[in-house]
Amino acid sequence: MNKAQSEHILVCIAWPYANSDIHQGNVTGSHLPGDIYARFQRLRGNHVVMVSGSDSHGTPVTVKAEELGRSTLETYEHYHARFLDLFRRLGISYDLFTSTHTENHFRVSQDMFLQLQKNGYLYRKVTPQMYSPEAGQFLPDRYVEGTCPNCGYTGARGDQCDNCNTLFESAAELINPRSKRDNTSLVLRDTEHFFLDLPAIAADSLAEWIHDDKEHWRPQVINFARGFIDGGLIGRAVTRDMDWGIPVPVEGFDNKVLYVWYEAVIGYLSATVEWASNEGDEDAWRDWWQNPDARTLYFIGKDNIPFHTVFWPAQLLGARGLYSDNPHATLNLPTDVPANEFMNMEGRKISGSRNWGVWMLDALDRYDPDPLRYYLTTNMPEARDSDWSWSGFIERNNNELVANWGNLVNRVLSMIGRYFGGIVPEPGALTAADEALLAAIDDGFDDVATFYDGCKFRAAVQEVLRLSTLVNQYLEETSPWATAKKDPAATGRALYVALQAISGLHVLWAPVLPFTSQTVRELLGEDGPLFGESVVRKFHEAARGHLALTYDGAGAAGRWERNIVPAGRHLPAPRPLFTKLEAAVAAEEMARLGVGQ
RNA sequence: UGCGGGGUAGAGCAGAGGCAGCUCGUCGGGCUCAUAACCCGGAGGUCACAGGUUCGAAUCCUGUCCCCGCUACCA
Repeated sequence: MNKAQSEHILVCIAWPYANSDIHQGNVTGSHLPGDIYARFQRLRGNHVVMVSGSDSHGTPVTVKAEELGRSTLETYEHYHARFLDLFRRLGISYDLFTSTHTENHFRVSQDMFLQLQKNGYLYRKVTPQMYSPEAGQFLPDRYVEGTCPNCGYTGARGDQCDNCNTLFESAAELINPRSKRDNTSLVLRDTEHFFLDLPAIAADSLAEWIHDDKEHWRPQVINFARGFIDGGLIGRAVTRDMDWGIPVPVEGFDNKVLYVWYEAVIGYLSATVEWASNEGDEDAWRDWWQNPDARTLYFIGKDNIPFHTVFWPAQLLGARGLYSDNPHATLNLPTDVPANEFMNMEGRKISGSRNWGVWMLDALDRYDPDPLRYYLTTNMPEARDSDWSWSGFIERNNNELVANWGNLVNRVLSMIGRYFGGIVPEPGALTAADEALLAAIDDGFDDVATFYDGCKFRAAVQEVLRLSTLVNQYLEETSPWATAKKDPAATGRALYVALQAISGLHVLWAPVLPFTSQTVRELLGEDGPLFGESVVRKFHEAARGHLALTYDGAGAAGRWERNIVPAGRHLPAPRPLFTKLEAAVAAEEMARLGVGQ
């Protein structure tokens, strides 16, 4: 709208583990809200960079590799490639979706480590950890099993006993600890690690930051973060005994890597740095990380709140001076962390191991991206857990997309085709009702913008749908089909006004429905695409290469405004935007899940 | 155990002291341009439960129950 004041906005989206395919909960929780927000801001003329990537390190990936009988690298590359394919097809328009297994990310993670060390926020500590003599390696607590010292249950996990719910501070409390992997006995062995001095960072800056100007944060996010920090932090290990990951840039730590929780979040920074490099402007990332007016938003699920509201800000604050001549300069902290709750499926928790979920890449083989995006937006778990149901998907598609919006476009364009040979009619002088309708649509550009800008995407959709209904009501009142013979001027005027309303509406829908809004744009005879293009590219570094999803916004012509479709323009033949789904589809999908009916 | 969020018509949600609202479904009517789509009207709720404050409570207070996440070696 106000291009003179266009802002720099960094859209950060949680990094998915490259150990399984992405389901609808992942999409509605982080990728989709981030994409809607990014597209909206691009339409407004803001400078958006939207980043994420595959989290390629960590135990979950190595465990999956063992299951598959592949190397860890192959496993990460397999899922990473599928992520890229999914996001491109679903229209998740990442400026860069890369991975943590790049040389660039290694370097940035190590740089931040060294800066934290330089600033005195890292300390070494020797602790006893579970070690498997059989496998010759340390094991994380979750892969340790033993007898519960409290109730005697022999299947207690390293962190908790499932029988009596006792929580253990360490797996060392277990009697007879053994490896979950090969059932061999484990012993305690001392190992030295670096710890992040969270209490010191909290005292120096973090506690003050979390209490400053956070009233726009969602209550579940800010209350949790404040409680967490005020409750007292303890030091947290940033290295671990493992061979898959980023080497610790310190002598004598040869068999250790940076802990995944520590390095994965650094991806937001390193991906922006990589993006700048890809764009051919090495310093461009600074406009988002060192510019005090830039906004940085983190779209994540609720399980991720502590990492993005406590640990990551602590890392940024602790690494002050990083990539700056000013030793006190801090990279930009989160402006907002609009975390979502969880989406269930047909009343039960989504579960990969029990095949209970909608695997999005699979779903795209049967459904168009916009109906999936639409249903996930209307059911986005913004304030509480929500539920995906196949019957709900079908109802929303048929009753709202097809019947309300798709039908509106189709009926108006069909009438212009039928009564005016596809040429936009001359309106003549507009009536008060005409002006009122267009004013309502124009108001929508403010009202809906407020919803998108505030990450209230469900409310945004509801408001646009209401405006769409308004146009249907207008058609009912003006009944252009009834006046066609005796008063063609009235018919022309009504269709002209309805067409201008559609011209506005398709932009209001565009962040949620980018594909069909593009179709509408073409049906209105507009040149140039609303948005840029997502492209998978291969990048090469010194010793290795990686695939990434990128966004080419050069040709994007969409603007957050109601563009006037001029009288006299010849419109192309209309075609339906959406396909009605049979009720039987729900049963088919349930059968796919193994639910008989 | 502790911390945080949530429990409002059949479904999904909004409302945060003053007649309980929205979308979808449902029932009845209208229209026929449109993918049997569109428009109008009706029915449907002890606002989780129990106390309390108030002239008045979904809304504020107290207690209880239920769901979800976190509880720090799964981001």
